[in-house]
Amino acid sequence: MNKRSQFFSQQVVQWYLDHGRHDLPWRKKVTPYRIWISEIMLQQTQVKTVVPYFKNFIKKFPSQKRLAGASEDQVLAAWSGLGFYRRARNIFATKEIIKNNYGNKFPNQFQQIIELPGIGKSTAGAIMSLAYLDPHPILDGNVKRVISRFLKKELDLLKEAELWKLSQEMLSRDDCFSYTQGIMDLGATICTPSNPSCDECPVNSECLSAFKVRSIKKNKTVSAKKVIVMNLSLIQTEKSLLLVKNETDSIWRNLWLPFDSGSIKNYIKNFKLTTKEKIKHELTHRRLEINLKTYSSLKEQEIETNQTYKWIKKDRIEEYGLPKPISKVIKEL
DNA sequence: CATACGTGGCC
DNA sequence: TGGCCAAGTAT
Repeated sequence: MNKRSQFFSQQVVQWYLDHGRHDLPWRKKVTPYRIWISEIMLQQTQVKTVVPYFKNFIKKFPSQKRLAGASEDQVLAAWSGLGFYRRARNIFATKEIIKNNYGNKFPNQFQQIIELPGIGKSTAGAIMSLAYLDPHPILDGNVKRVISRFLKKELDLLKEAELWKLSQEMLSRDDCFSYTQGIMDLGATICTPSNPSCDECPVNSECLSAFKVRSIKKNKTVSAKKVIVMNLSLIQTEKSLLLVKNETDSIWRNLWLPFDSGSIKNYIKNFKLTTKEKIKHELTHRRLEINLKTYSSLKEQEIETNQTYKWIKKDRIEEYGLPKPISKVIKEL
């Protein structure tokens, strides 16, 4: 085992140095702050999707100090369209902790880092290895797949604790930065879930699955998607939009949405109905159907409600966090 | 331990 | 087309 893991880590490091994606923006300039933001963005999200969001976020908030004064709305606005918005709320919460407890300097101890909201064992490990060059294992989809294939283990039979142990054993102590980046690049570009490019793989000669890779996923029982129906009314004047902050503890929490049609029905007579449409939006576990009515109003009418609402100037809409289907509709107005 | 949480891409 | 998957975490 020792020899195999040594071979594996050495090969991965060398492959990263020769063939890794060194041009990714969070690799060109490395700081704990940039590693943190990139690692959060990359949770369950592909590199290609993250790159433009990372560049935009860093442009708006170049450093820990420059993020310190941001509002949660501003952070959510920078996250608009990226999904899993809890990550953005956790970035806001974490930067508040770093401002109050760490003098706006990202902590450098594993135990401190893992206690920050939105940072679990794998992200904390990645930050330690990448930002502080202190070897800590990670365990994401890439590592699970690459290592279990290399050792020809049935992924579904491996328990989480065993996978962590394997990840720890394989980890290069000499160059944890290149190793950690390398195993993720390897999983994303060579040892892909389907149709892996085994002939380009640096550990091919010792891989127990090489040339006979097959899906090692068992069929999971998938329950039918629940359909969630939302009835929303988008009210606009010539220059502004009436939006309400979604403070329910569910999807799109703290993002801005059109009013629920029911909660604004007493005012509808003041507005002129312009369009009706049904928007279908597929999520992993849900199927959303948004019945959207669009109304025009002559003035920015005050609404009696205990919800947080705002008439938002159309030219300042980018300062607010909006879910994808809503920002799409607004762009097309 | 199963489920919620977004969105885009692939086959 | 619909299901699966992607640098996971929180509950």
